Amino acid sequence: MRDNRISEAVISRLPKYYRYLSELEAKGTQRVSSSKMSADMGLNASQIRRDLNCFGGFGQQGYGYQVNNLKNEIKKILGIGKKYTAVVVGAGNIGQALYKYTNFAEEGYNLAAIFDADQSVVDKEIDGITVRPIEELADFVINNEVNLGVITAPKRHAQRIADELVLLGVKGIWNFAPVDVVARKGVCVENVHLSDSLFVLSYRMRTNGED
Amino acid sequence: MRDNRISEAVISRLPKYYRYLSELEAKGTQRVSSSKMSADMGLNASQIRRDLNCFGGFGQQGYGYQVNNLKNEIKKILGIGKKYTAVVVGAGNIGQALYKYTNFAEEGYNLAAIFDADQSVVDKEIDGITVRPIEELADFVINNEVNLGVITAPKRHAQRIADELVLLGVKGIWNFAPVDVVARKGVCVENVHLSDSLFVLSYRMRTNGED
DNA sequence: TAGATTGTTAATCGATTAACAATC
DNA sequence: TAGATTGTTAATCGATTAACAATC
Repeated sequence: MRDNRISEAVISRLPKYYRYLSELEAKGTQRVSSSKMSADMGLNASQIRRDLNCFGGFGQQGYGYQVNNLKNEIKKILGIGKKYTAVVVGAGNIGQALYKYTNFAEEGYNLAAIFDADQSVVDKEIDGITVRPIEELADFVINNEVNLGVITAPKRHAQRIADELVLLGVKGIWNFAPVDVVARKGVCVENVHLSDSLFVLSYRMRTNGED
Repeated sequence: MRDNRISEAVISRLPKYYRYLSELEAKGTQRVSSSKMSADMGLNASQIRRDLNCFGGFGQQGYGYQVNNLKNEIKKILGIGKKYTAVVVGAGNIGQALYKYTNFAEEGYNLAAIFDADQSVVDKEIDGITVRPIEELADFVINNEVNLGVITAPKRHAQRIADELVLLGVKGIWNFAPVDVVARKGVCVENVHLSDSLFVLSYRMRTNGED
């Protein structure tokens, strides 16, 4: 049943399914129907069945979906649990926060080191690990088979850092600088723009009700 | 020209226009056409003109758009520059990072205080300001006319905190806990799921090229 | 005026939803 | 078997893109 092209819209809903099913699993729920999911998640039941069928027929007519099984299928689809080795470039507020955040490690995303160009933060201890000088980035990426780069540096350096990381062989860039970083075909980029989401919130607060 | 209902898709592109126009303005560029914007931003020129026309006729035939003027219009539309007073609830990694991040303050979003329920972090200094005990939240929100709540607490507390903030009168919730917080009509919610974006990245890295 | 580029309508495309036959 | 619910096709809806008349 695997379609050859999955739309962005479908992909962006997968993490939400994964979160929901993890909750159900934690509660010990065995089975779930698309109509139950629909009611709980506020998505159309047809859409849920259609989304899931992009990747395979995980359900059973007259029964629904096995919670644990479906969760694990989506986990596999998303590539969660595969081992990723990442570096964080930029030891500012967000960089440090992500680096210290342990939930990612639990899902298999190992943030192995954090780098900065600013000598005044280099060698500063964060949770027992030291901020490394940017000069060591290349060696570290190569020696540790790093495949994922997290960019938390200032905007003006973001693209240059991305280019270097790509050159060093990383296959994914998770960028937090407020600029759309680009990379050559074959390297995946996710731009996370926190302020964009704040602006959308502020738009809604301003226009609430009317408009 | 103001349409009565602006789609989510259009709204989500506004911050990107704002970022782009700010760059142009910083470079001293006076005017820009939709085709130039299209080339630079990777969006269709028709779409850009249509998006902008949801809010008014900002351009001029044969000329294009005045960069500075258009930027300011979008700024107004997004409600940037209005004064918002926010509290951060949850002084973990992400909470501290957002609280310390000064860019928001520059745009008019004043993160006035940070709270936590955990006694071991309360009274800890962060950039000269102290983490306040959660017990003081209600008084602070009321006395300082806080209209925006930032939730960076653990998942299991997120909805309860949101409910309390709403009860105290905030008009917007910016939630970073990995759960979709809901609020009554009239209160706006933006759920930022960092791990969702990491999962989408990891999906792309896994399926790159094929699928 | 001629050239350029918007604002806007019409055409296309894709995503969502409804409906239902298949089947557990 | 009867009831429930999926998988999937068909219908609808909305968003994107193309085209072009309006106009600076």
